Amino acid sequence: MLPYAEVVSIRAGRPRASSRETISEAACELFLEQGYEGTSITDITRRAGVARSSFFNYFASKSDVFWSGFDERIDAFEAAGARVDALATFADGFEPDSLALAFVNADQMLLGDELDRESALRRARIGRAVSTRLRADGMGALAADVVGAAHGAAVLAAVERWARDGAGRTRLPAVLAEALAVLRPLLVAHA
Amino acid sequence: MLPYAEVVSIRAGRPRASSRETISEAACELFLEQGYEGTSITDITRRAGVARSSFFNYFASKSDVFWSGFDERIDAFEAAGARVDALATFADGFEPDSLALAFVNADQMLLGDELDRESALRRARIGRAVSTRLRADGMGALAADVVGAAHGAAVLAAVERWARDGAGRTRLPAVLAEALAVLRPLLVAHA
DNA sequence: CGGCATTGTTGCGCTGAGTACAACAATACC
DNA sequence: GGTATTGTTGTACTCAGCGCAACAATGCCG
Repeated sequence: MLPYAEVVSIRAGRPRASSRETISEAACELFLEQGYEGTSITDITRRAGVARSSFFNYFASKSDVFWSGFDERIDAFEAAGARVDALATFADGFEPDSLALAFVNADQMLLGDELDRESALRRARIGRAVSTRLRADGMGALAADVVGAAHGAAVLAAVERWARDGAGRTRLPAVLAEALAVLRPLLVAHA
Repeated sequence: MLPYAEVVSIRAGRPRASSRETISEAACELFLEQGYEGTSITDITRRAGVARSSFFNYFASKSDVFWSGFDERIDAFEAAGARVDALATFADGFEPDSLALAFVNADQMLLGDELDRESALRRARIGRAVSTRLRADGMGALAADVVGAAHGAAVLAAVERWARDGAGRTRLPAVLAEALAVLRPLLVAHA
């Protein structure tokens, strides 16, 4: 559950025999070979050489293979107060990872609506966080919901665009800044 | 699959022995009594007096009990071209239904994140439709995604607000108009 | 009246995600 | 060497959703 727990093994019991990376890589390989839906969790753990139960020691769900890193960023953003002008820093230190891989290879992985669905959940999570913050800062509930959701959409649109562009060819912070700039008129009007 | 098929039984084989309403009502009763998660599809069909398989003749999934009516509206909106200025008519003829019931009794139904998740999916669907339309009308992809998502959020925020206000005490078209008005500055700036 | 196509209903078996939990293994610390 | 801690595994389970073949009830047409 704890990120990087295998690195910070100061306090210890039995050391981890397998890593999050091992399972993640096995999963991505299989997704590319057989598609996402066509790959069961049993398939993944077989290739990784661990028991099926172990998968859930590392990931809360199948889709978590893609999203766990992103979700940690949302956690951090929320913990920091979900300030709108902090959203630009959401992109800092973002590395091409399994999520970017998924966006790029969505067709080959037969991801279909899966990415859309999971993206929608994150959009909404960021949107809710921003909305809560905006309401606390005095904005009306309805406007806060709408403006919040728009910011969530900006983040996801930027990440998707950045990933599809090759995750390295363009700089994510720049793309995100562009997406957030679209919303400037909203913040000005509803300040 | 066809809505109101039991009414338009001009062309016929075996007539429907049970109705969508019967199952929907049984489901909502049980959701109120035992919570959403605590109610299995078998529970629902037992109370409705039909076989488990029959549930899926009427609803594509458990959550569909809440959302099937709303989804049909999105279908119609998409079929009509997803024009932004047609969104205001999304609310026309909206009646308090099982979805409104869910919003109002979310606590008692122990809906938890369920409504959030499913709402997010519809937000995204509307957002994608609007975005596609905006791109076709010449808007840049990134801006279209963001502006589209914002409109999706406006619709869902309005419906939720209207439902929670008592679904009848306020007029949905008015609430929706208010939500859409929040986004006016965006359309003006990116026309 | 009697077959026939059509449509709805039911039962059954199955896959696969996700949960719960107890048994067991490997480490650090004392 | 014992003990607490932490990771790993096996097993059993619930439940959503899919597929499908058998069966039932209707209208139609001869």
